[in-house]
Amino acid sequence: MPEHAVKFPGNLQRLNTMQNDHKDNSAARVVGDLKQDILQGYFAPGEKLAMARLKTRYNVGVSPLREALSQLLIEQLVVVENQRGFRVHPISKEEMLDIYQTRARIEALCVGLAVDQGDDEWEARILAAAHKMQKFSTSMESDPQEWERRHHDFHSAIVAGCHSPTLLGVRRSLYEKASRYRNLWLTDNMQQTDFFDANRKEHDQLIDALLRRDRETACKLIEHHLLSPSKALLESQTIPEKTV
Amino acid sequence: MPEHAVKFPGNLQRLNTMQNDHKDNSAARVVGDLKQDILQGYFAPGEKLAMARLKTRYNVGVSPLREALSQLLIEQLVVVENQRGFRVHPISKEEMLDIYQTRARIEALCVGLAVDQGDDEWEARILAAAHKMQKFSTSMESDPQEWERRHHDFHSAIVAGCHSPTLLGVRRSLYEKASRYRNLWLTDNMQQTDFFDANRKEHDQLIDALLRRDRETACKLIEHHLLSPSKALLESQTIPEKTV
DNA sequence: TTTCGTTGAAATGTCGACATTATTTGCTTG
DNA sequence: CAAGCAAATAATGTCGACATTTCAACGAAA
Repeated sequence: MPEHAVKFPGNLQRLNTMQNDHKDNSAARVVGDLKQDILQGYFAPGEKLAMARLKTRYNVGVSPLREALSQLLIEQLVVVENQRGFRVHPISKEEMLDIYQTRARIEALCVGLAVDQGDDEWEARILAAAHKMQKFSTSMESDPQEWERRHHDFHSAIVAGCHSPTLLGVRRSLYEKASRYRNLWLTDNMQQTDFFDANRKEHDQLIDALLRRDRETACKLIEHHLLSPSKALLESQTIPEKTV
Repeated sequence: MPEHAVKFPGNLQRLNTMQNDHKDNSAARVVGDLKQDILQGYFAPGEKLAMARLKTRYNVGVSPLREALSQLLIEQLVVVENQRGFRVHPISKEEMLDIYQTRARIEALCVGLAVDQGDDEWEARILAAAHKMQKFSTSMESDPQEWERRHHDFHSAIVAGCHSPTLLGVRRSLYEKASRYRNLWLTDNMQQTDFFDANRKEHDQLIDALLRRDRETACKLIEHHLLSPSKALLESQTIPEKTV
């Protein structure tokens, strides 16, 4: 009943969820849904995840729930206290900065490798993804979910060129952790036309560097590109300095 | 009853396990023990993890077991098949190379940051750890477990200088994944005096570069240092080329 | 009167037993 | 010998017993 409005975009997890609906066990489905709810802020950072509430929300028993929570525990999206149940992993500017900086460095690593290893197919996919993102830049405010999806696809197309599943797995994990903060920022202030203009310019520069195989410049650009939201987030009043 | 001999060293997980024995829930204890058993090869790659067997081995019911397995699922140490239970994550030279290369790059990233940010305390801890490792180099064959521990402490002391919990978490995860292969290699051929001589020389060079704050050299050295085991592992007969 | 500590009851999490469902094995029959 | 059906085997999910925590009410001391 207390169905909070799901405010903002997320990632492509929803797609997985859809697939999981019929196959797999119910724990896997809950993992996807619960992850969504945490990343998008339905459950606030630090909030208690009472079993009774989760049970009604996802229509499952405690066993699948505990399995799902156990997985999110490793991904550091929830924390568990001795016998006091689960809570959403708390947030802090300290952790936010660490995640964003690490993510920027990892992404730069991916981009560097991709520049060295990427082939024609790689270039083609980047341009295709960039085009789809470009086409949607006007409808950004009407459907932020779809825009975020295309934006994500664009960056994924770039790093895919590194051909390292392990490294890409690390990257995905960091992206998810960061998306909690990003969604928080989007709820804070949505109308950021100037920001998105700068964003688009950076994309153009990045594509240029990639196609020129200018590794140095590409890495610098992507690192700056991923770091800029963290600067805005530092001003946020809703994020505590350190973990409470 | 079928108590296989625990063959080889591992990491510091055992310490955690000890602490967890009295506090925490039983799932947390099983996670530590089961991880040990997988990393050290008690359970072979690809082997089926039958609930009945695990139940008797760890003296717990199925609920904590499923929780533990769920966590190792995210860490990619086990895999789950639709309704057919869990297996140990299979190994392959392909994955081995990917893990080792990624790990080397991440470690180089940590070292680079540590060189920039490390202070006197950092230098002191490195020298202390190096000394303890040095002192044990003769007893290496008698107690490989303890030697591995000191070796690990040494490298940990170096990367600790980067002061990034997130990045260090990524590093630890990759270290654990790699240790499965490393243990496999150690069982294959234990007497590798020449290898360890080269190893020690690399350590000395590394320390020298670190104290000189020669970032470039330190990163190159550590990357090469972590990559060399993978070259030996490529020759192994026991690891399949690709996942079966 | 207010504040702090204690105690008891209610709530919540943990874990194992049982039931359900899916898969595999083995036997029978064409 | 192959195909299909039946029994077993094994994993998944629900439920309930037990243990721990939380909260509130009560009482004593300042």
